[in-house]
Amino acid sequence: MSSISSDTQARSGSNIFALIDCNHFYASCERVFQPELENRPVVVLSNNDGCVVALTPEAKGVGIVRGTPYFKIKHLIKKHNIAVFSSNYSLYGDMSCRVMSNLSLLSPEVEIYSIDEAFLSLDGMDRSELISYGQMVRKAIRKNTGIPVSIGIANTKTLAKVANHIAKRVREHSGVFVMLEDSLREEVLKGMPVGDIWGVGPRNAKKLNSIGITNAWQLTQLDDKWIRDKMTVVGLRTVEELRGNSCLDLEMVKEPKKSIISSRSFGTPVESLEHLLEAVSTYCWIATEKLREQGSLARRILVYITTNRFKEEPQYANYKEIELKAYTAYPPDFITPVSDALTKMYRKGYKYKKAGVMISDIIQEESAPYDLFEPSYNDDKRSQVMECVDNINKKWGSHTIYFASSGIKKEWQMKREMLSNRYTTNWNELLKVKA
DNA sequence: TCTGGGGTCCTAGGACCC
DNA sequence: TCTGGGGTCCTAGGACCC
Repeated sequence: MSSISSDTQARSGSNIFALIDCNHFYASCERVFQPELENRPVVVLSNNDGCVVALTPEAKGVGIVRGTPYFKIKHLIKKHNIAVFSSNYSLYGDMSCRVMSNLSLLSPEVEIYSIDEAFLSLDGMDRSELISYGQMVRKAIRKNTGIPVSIGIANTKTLAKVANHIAKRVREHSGVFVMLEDSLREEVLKGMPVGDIWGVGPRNAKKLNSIGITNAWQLTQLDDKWIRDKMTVVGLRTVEELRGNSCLDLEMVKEPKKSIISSRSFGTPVESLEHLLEAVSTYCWIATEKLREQGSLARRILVYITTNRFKEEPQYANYKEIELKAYTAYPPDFITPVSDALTKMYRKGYKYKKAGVMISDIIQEESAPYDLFEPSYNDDKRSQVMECVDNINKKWGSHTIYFASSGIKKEWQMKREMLSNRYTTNWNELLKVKA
C-alpha cells in the first residue's frame, strides 16, 4: 500500500457526525447574564482590548469584521450603540464546561474540539430522526445553559463543518442542517468558496484560486497528485473528507499538551528589565501550573521578548531556548534560567510590547526517566510544595499564592477596561437579583 | 493612545552515524 | 576525473485551527 493511500485511508461503513457549534460564543456568554443585550449588537475584544474576536450578527450587519483592531471601529461602536466587552476567559471557560457536560448527557460519544465546538457520533441513528434529534439537542442546550448552538450533520467531520456553516446562515433550517445525500452535498459544495472549508487556509485558497478552483466542489474533482504536492497529506485528507470518505475519527480522549505557551502583550510599553523579569516570571508560573494540571513534567523552555512591530520606532526581538537539567514542573526550575537568559538578551532603550514563554519536551510524570545525578521532581519536596500551593489556589482563587518574583504591582499588566463580572466562578461577582 | 493568545501537524534540510 | 548511500534525529519554518 502506498503511503498516500495509507495516510488518507477512509473508514469503511457509513459514519454520521454532528458538529455542535456555539453561535458567536463569547458574545452569547455575555448575553446570558445581561439578557437586555438580546437584540443589540455585541462584540468581544481580544486580550489587551486589542481586536474583535467575537461578534453577533447584528454587529456584523453594521460592517464590523472579526479581527479588526478596536481603535478602528470606535466610531461604529458609538453610532450603533454596540455593547463592547473585554475577554473574560474565566466566564467563557466555565460556560463551555456547562455546554459540554450537557452534551455528554445527551450522547455517549462526544469529542470536545474547542472551547465552543464539539463533534458527536450519531452512527446507527435512523436518518429520519436526525433533524428532530438535532432540534432536541439545540433546545436542551439553550434551556440549560442559555447558549444558542447550530448543528451540522453529515458523513465526515469536514462535511459536518460544511453543514454547520449552512445551519448557521440559512434561517429556514432553524439551526440544524442535515447533509447526507450526494446530490445535496454537490449542490452545497458548489456554493461554498473553497477558502471557507475547514483545513483550507488563506494560503491554499490563494493557490487554488490561481488555478481556477474557487468552490469546494471543484476541489473534490482535482487530481490527487496535485493536491498531495501542493497541500501535503493534510490537504488530501480534507479533500477525501469532502468526497464523503471519512478520514478523521472522533477523538474522545483528551491528549496531554505537547507544548504550553504563556504570553501577553503589555498594557503599556515596558522599558525596564525589572518589569520584563516580573512578566516572564509570571508566565513561567502560569505555564507550569498548566503543566502540573495535566500531570506532566517538562525539560525545555523558550523565552522571548519583542517590541511593537506596528510602530515606526527602533525594533528589537530575541529569544532563547533552554534545556533544563531534568524533567520538572517546579516554577523556580524554569524561572531561574529564564531570568538569566532574559537578562543577557535584554537591550536598554527599546519599548517592549510583548514577552512570553513556551514550554516543550513534555512527558507524563509516570514516564519520567530516572536520573543518577539529579533528584527527581516526584521524589523530593518540590512536588509536595507545589501540590499544596495548587490546592490553595484552586480553593481560594488563582494567585492567592504566587512568587514574589512575579511582581506585586504588575504595572505591565494587560488592559481589560470593559470586563464583565465572573458571574459563575467568583463569589463576589455573582449576578445580583433586585428584590 | 490603541493591532490577541494558544495550539497542532507536516516538510525540508542539516547533522551525524555506519 | 572522481567524490556513497541510507537511516535517524533534530530543528526551523510554514500552514492550519479556534
